[in-house]
Amino acid sequence: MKVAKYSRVQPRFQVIKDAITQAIRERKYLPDDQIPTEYELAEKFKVSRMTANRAVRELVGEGLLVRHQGLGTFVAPIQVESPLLEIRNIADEIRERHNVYSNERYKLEKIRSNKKLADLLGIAVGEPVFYSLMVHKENGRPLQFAERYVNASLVPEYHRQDFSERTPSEYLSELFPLSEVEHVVEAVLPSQQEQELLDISADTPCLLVNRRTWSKNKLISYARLVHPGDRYRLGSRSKV
Amino acid sequence: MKVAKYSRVQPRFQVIKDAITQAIRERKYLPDDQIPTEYELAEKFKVSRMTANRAVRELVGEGLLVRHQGLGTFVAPIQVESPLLEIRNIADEIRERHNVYSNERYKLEKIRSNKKLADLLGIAVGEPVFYSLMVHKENGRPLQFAERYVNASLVPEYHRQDFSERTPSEYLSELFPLSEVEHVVEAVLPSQQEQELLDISADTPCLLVNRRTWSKNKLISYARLVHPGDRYRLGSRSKV
DNA sequence: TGTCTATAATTGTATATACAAATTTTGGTA
DNA sequence: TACCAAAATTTGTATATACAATTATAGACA
Repeated sequence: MKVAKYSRVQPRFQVIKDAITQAIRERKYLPDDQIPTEYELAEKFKVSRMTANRAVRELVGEGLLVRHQGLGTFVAPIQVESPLLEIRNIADEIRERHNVYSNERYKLEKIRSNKKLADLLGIAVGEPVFYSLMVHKENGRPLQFAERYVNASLVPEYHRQDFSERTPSEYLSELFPLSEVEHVVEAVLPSQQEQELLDISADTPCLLVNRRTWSKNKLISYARLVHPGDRYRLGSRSKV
Repeated sequence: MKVAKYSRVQPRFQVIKDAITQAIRERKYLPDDQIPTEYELAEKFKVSRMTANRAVRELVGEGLLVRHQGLGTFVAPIQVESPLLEIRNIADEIRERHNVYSNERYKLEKIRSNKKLADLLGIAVGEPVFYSLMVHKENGRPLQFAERYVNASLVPEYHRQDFSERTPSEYLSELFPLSEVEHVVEAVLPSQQEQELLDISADTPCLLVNRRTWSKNKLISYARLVHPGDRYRLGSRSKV
């Protein structure tokens, strides 16, 4: 039998990956903490920068770290993504229940994206974005607080729309056939504004649905949808 | 504003990834087909072998290709996909994040169904049901409060299980291949018991996932899963 | 024919080097 | 002070090179 001249127990980049992973597990690095730069890792582990780069790049691919060019590498914020449900347009949903759909528009303006918004919409900081705030009602009762941010360069006419007949998502889906959608669901307590517009108390838990939609690989919009937990549930049933 | 001297529309390795991905989507390469070697890709796309290597390596990481040293690179065999809804158990999910999974069992007993339970499980009132209460932890931190009700006449050995190695859902899915699953998600405030076992305060909003599973039209179990809203989110992203 | 061996083909890992791009910091100037 | 430009820092990509490890194959030989 042929025997290896020598055998590394593990690839060197794997040693670095394991060390970082373990440090995160042991809470030596907390979410959002910055970890050493590639040059520092290379020096510490006596490898070339490219090897350190590979270790970090793979951990990014596995969702453990995030990187920002020019800034550094950070432990990924707490994130749990267990694929789940399908969620539909609120107006359709209400009408399907044979109830009366209505809405109220509170804001519709052009703003400039900050860092967080730029990340969510995949655009540069300072790029123009349309912001709308509406409340959707079932039989006159608030059911959804809907903030929406739309890439203004892709949908220049967004702010000219009325939205009393057609909801923003209906308008957008006509212009841009939906090709991909992402949902992230959280449980939160409502802000002051949300309490008022949804007519709920401060201690009413709410479902927060973060929805992003793509059309042919273009990220069109990000919506932040808040539902009173005592009036709304999300459901799905499917064959496997 | 500073303008780039030049800007590659896309990294070169991405071009290769896209080309391979597209060829697979268009069925030009079928599952288990061999694809060009790194040297061939390098030549075809006019890049160095390392760049081709990166493209292929990333596609392996994404599950699209498999490689065998000395042999070559092949389109991954057909993989089971459930695009709409993936049933994940919490243990797999945690391990996939490179974290430590553990659990604690608090109860495992046989009870008789009341009206509500009988409805949920599709059985008669008074029928025997197994009830288990566990807390699942990520790195020692409680992440899921899990109550489960199981049709005792279908799973008579449920209460004899240990569940420290294998979670209830892992045990059940071995006995009864999953054919259908229902999820209903709500936002709630935690009960006294949930507060204690999850180590959260009374005003921490929680995600409540109600999950029912069927196997060949038999309703096997109903699970009530409570997650601290500040530690857990549900996500899905899918092509339409 | 059967078996062993050397070789070829292919992927796996590691390094040094170079330049590009994004972000923050620093410092100068009005 | 406010603003702008340059520099420093850090990540992102690309290349050429080298050697290791795995597998199949061709050829030698008994």
